[in-house]
Amino acid sequence: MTDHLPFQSPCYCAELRKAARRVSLIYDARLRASGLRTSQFSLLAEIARDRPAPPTMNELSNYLVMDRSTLGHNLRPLLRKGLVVLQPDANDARTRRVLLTAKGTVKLKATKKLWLKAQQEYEKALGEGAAVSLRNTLYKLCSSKLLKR
Amino acid sequence: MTDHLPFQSPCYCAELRKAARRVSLIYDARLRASGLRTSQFSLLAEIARDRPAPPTMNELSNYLVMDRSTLGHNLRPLLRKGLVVLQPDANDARTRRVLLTAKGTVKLKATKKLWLKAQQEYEKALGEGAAVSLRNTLYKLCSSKLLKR
DNA sequence: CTTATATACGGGCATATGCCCCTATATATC
DNA sequence: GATATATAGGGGCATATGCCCGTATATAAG
Repeated sequence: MTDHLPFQSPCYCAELRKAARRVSLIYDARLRASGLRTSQFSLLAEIARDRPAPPTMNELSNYLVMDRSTLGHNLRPLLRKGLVVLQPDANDARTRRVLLTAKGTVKLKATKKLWLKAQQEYEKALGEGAAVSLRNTLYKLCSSKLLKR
Repeated sequence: MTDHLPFQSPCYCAELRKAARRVSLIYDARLRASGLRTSQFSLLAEIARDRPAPPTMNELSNYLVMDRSTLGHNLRPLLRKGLVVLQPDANDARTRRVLLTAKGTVKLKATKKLWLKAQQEYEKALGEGAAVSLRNTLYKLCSSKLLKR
């Protein structure tokens, strides 16, 4: 009855944030059984991604388009749960590398099944072509030099 | 040197959140002089939008695709700054309507100038056509019934 | 070698986001 | 009118996000 459609704001940023909130709800709901939120799942997945060496915090924050201190905060629950560990770098005492534990690897793998359901649900709502196309556009947006400062 | 491009995650949600973080940085930077963040500016703008009656908190949260309690939290700094006030509804004692104060109206108007610069910067980076097209896609995403639960 | 500068990260702060549960009020059922 | 159900919001909690500033370490300049 009093169910209101969201108004399309002229602000590009506002629409982006609204969409992020909406979509995060879906993914968080589907991941709930795992005890991980979307953000935590993405973080684990990025840490686990194939690389020559485990990522430093600085590298991770760049890959994730995330402030370094935000990354630090977001790692805390994962550290507490024993899913990741920090390891001082051998060559640079300032640097800490982030590693998945065995427990973290297992949790990540198990949660991927739930994540896939969310992905499929999203794809179904938008159509696969549109979904992939939107993801590409968003990636370009993140990489755009013009938007960096 | 160690400047890393973000990796395109297969996760639609992760890319959406990354883009939201990146773009929010730009808008927040441009709005900084106003003392408002993007989120607060959007909130004020939504409150000020032309409507038959000032919005209730419930309505506002629907328009903004935002949890009711999130809206409550986000209103707090604006209340403290005297930019908005809550007004009990005459017909329903449960309901509170959100109104801009005179101070809020002035602040909103002044901040729109800064916001416009951010908009233009964003448009320049993406191209106006692509920017508008993306915004339309994101709006559809928010409105999609399939994604609601 | 000493000093200046740059980089990596943490601590403290404020806001942003959403969940669960609770209370108050309104509406529907009987 | 009494009771059941639905709705509007708030309180408390945990995480998410980024800023500023400080400390430790590394690298560059002299």
